[in-house]
Amino acid sequence: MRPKNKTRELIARTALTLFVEKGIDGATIRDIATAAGIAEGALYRHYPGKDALAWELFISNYTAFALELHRIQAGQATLRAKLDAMVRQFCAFFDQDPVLFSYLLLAQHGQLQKVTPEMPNPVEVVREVLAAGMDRGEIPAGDPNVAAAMVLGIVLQVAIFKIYQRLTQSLTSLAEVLVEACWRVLAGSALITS
Amino acid sequence: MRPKNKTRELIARTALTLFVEKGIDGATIRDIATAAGIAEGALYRHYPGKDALAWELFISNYTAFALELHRIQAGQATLRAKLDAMVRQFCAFFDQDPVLFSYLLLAQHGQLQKVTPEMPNPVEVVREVLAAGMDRGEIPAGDPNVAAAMVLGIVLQVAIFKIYQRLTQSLTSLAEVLVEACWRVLAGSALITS
DNA sequence: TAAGTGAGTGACTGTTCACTCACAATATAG
DNA sequence: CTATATTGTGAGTGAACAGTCACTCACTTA
Repeated sequence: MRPKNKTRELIARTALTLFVEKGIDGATIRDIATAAGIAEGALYRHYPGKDALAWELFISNYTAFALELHRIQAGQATLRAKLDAMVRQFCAFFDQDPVLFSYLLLAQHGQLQKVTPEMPNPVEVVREVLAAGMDRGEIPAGDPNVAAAMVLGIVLQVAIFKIYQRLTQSLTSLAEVLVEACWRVLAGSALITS
Repeated sequence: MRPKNKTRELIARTALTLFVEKGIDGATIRDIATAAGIAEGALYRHYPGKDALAWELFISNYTAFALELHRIQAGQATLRAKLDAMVRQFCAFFDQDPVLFSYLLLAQHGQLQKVTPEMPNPVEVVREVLAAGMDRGEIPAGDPNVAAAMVLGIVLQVAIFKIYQRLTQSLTSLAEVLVEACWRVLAGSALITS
């Protein structure tokens, strides 16, 4: 018989891998239990259910992150300043915890709504900020959903670069690069120049 | 009673929206039928099943596209030349059919394997090309899955820009921009410079 | 008017899922 | 060593799913 905490960690690691690989809906409890080498019932000794497992893996660690994004959104700053603050927030958390990448990926794929309908979703927070900026004429009007997907996409893209270990700059300069990239695209100029 | 073709088109349009929104697994037949304002059974008068519906929406139109990617992959050219040819292929199809974007999104999320286990998948084709390039020392070694996600990500990113109507250049120059972006990142230099 | 057609219906099927529970195996305390 | 508590097991359960089928009915044809 394994110690309680060891099994719990085993489940968490296995579930994280499978959730990222197959999505939260795609990975079944049986998949996770089999991959971890335990019976289904054993999983329920450690987690009350699948949603709670996903919640602990993806959400609980990011409550502070999501609330900070929400705080920035609710402020009186210009869109440019908000974007700057938000992207720096993303970068600070990427540095602390690589799992944030998986969290944002699943958020972008709309997989977190069921798990946390009440929490501020990063995708929605960014969309709100951009929609407000459009209303105030700070950026050209357009579909806020598409604009939000674009901004999150750039952030995630650079996170992938980081995983690929091709970017060696400090995260401070990375944040500046991201802000500049988001802003240039939103302001109407091309992002990538050859 | 609606004419047969009208209903079929109605189902196709509704299903496409829901598949992109919720994923192929996430959108149920009942969802689609309800959203289209018909009964479940009526759907099966027009399509033999859910997989066949997804196949027609996402795959059948892209057989030529996927086979062309596969042909480029199997050739003897350098990685640089293959990347160039592939990205131009993506751009040519983005121009022809905006649904390609949804198709690639679902491919990236691993939702097409069940529908077409036998077809060459764009994500896998790109991964194979990059893995071969790593083996031959044309680019730095790394996880081919991450590298493929990165390249596809850049392509999709520019497709989003296009949707957002911030890029007005012709697709020919867009292709050049994409090739350059993919190549610079893979070769080890930063993509975005401020 | 009468007979034929086929799109549309919704209760039904078997399957898969998350989750439960009676029980077994093992650890720990007295 | 025995008694109790804790952890692990996997068959069982109901809900939700994709897919089926006997039937309806608006419409066409004779």
